[in-house]
Amino acid sequence: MRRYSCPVEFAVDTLGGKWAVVILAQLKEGSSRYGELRRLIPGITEKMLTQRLRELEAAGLVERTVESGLPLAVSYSLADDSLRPVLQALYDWGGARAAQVGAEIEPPARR
Amino acid sequence: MRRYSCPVEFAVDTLGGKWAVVILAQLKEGSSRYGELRRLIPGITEKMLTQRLRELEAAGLVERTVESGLPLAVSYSLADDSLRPVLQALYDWGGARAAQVGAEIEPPARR
DNA sequence: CTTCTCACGCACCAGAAAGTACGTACTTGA
DNA sequence: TCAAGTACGTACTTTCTGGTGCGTGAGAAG
Repeated sequence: MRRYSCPVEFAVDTLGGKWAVVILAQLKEGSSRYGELRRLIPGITEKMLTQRLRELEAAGLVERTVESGLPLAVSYSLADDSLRPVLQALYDWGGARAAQVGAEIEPPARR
Repeated sequence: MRRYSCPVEFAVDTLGGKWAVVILAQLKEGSSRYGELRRLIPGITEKMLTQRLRELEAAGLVERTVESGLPLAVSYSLADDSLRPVLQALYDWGGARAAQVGAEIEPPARR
């Protein structure tokens, strides 16, 4: 895709596949470390997590910070607040819709 | 996917692939006929358009109405206003982001 | 001395999503 | 009579996302 016919098409394209949005949604709650994200998003593989994080970082949507020291501590956070309303809207709609349809949503414990 | 760990994951899953959201975004402007959608979303194939519309209809997100008469006139519209804020947020963010990044967005003429 | 965690990287493969191409049944306009 | 529009359907192929599994190197814990 190079030329877009509508902003939404562009948005969908830059946000990418199913995992990117989920990762961003977690990061809107505050910055998280790699392993923390893994726990918060059960079902995602390490490969996908790393891959998406790299892409989101390259796109400038996510900020990666290494707190040097051993063992390594790497945190990720939203690079741009402008995404917040989008993620919030999705979150709200998803919640309401899940309730209507009767889908099970069980967030893992945030430790 | 059967069980979700967060509403956003659920939302992404029900909204599905890249085209569904674009179609919905067009429908938020008002109801459109099949051929109209085709013009409004250049790049989509007829197969994809039909397929997505069927799915969105089955999910209860889109309403299909046949105005009988020949030739056929079928219109589609949003079945639920609750999606509007989501689509609007995406639209706004996409627009702002495109401006920042310098992406070209050329909406086709609405006739 | 082995195992565990942290934060990844790489190679390979399967399945799903999307694209290509063509057909249908009817009607209007040139 | 022929093309074109309306609203699809179907078969086949390609692309591409995502999953599996294995390796890394350093320190901490048993």
